[in-house]
Amino acid sequence: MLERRDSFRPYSEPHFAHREQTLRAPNTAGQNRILAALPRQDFERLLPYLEFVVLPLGWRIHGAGDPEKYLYLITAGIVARFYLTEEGASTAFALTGSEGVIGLSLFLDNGIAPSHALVVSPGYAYRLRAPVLKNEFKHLGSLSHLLLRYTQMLLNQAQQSAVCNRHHSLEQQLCCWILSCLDRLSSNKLSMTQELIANMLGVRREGVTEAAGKLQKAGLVHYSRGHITVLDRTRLEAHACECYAIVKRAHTRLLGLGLLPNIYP
Amino acid sequence: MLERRDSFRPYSEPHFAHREQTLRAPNTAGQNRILAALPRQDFERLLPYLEFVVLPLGWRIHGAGDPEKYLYLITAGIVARFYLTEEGASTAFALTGSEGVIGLSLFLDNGIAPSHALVVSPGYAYRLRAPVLKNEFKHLGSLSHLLLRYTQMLLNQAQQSAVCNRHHSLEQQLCCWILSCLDRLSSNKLSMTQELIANMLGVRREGVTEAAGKLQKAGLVHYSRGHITVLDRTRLEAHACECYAIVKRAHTRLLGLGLLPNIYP
DNA sequence: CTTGCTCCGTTCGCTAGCGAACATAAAGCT
DNA sequence: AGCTTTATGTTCGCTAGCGAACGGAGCAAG
Repeated sequence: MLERRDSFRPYSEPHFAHREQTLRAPNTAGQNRILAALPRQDFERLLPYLEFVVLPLGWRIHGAGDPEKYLYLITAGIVARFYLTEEGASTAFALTGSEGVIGLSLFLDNGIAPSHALVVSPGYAYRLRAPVLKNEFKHLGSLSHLLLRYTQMLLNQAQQSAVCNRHHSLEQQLCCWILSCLDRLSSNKLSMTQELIANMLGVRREGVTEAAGKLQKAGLVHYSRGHITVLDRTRLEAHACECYAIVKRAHTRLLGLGLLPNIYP
Repeated sequence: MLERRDSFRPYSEPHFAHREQTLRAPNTAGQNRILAALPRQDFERLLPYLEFVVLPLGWRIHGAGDPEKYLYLITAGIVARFYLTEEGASTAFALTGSEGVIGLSLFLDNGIAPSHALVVSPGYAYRLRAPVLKNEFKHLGSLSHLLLRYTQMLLNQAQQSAVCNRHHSLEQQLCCWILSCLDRLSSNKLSMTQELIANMLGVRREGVTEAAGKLQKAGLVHYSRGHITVLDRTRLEAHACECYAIVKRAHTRLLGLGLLPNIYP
């Protein structure tokens, strides 16, 4: 239960360095490994746009769903990316230090953060305003933009998978799996043995048998030698964990009516 | 133990459609949602390069570490992305159907697949040769290329996190966490309460206390009110699961001597 | 030096899922 | 029809990690 704990000491506002610091310490931007890997001329071109920022312990750079306004190029400290379940249980799925950046959604997608980012060890960063960054990607064609957007989707799925594996029951995950497959099949049947599902979920086959048995007794599905028929989709969705709905929502956004609203300026 | 099970019915070779099929069914490429979302002129520009492929059940499109030669734009069926532990336990972390593609590493990174991709429900795809795809990204600057490469890294971390959460013990994960933080701190000490670590790992604080106690008794670390000192890094690495080494290896490749060998042709 | 707070240690009962072993039944082959 | 293979059902003991509750120790500020 993350909300109740205040061990994160959240700050509402970051601590910004004075302008003097910006001017005095421009070379330290090279402590970020990505900036350091740039050819000199690219680095110098970006230099005027880099804004020095302090990353205090416990600062939440962004929450899930927040709009991102900057690309943060970390020079020191550690930022954890994590996500929460409905119950408030949390799971980090990646760490970022001076080798990386925060703010990928600015060029992958519409600039809405897909996860939370928390400073777990204090440090510093140089940040770049969103428009400056987007300018770097302006020459991409429509296919490239769509592929980047899909990359964001995949990242969403992977992070959700990490959270789900940690906190949700086998039965919930089975519902999730069945529904996710169903969405891609335009049918209410899928051909898939329990053994295969067990391998994909990373659990024992017996566990799947048991969970599938429960679903069958409850009248949600019918199982027969590698053929699952979904009988009551609504109740199956109710049995699934929120992961299904979260990922699906992101998918419909990806491909929905509001297609490409932000990445084509 | 994935290797022993043959429920995947792996095929060594994909089934290719005859050229007639390629010519007869070009419109069905639009069943892929990404191709369908393209402006007409972009779609028509790509059409000559699209090659129709059958995705038979059980075909492993790529294994982890394989070079990718094509971007597969799925039009029907389901592909699961998964990864294995050293012991052979598997975990899928994402599904891809007609809304997506397989082969992101072609433009994100050096074209080496970071995970396994298995056809879990048969279908079809249109595929694009790697050079054609890379051509779409040729106008990107060096910063953009590095950011895409970092995106790949993040995806690696997220997928590893999903596997780790499923299969590895709390103690292993704690070692992993400590080592990952250490790498980003240039010191053998880190300031981090057990409560914070517990939240980030998605486990109980008591569990961290117990695991940390074991590590302390074994003389690997010293713990004191939010300050961890690593005493024997080598043995700590031996206690950690492989996830640490895998992610670290990918990182050093990202930033190592062989910097940008493939994405700058 | 004492009060309050934060952080760590420990305990006990409980449950989900594991591992292994075996039973059954449908599908397919000859 | 009979045999083999494959897929599902069932059982039993076991363990890691959960939930809740409490105890204690270091640190800081007055």
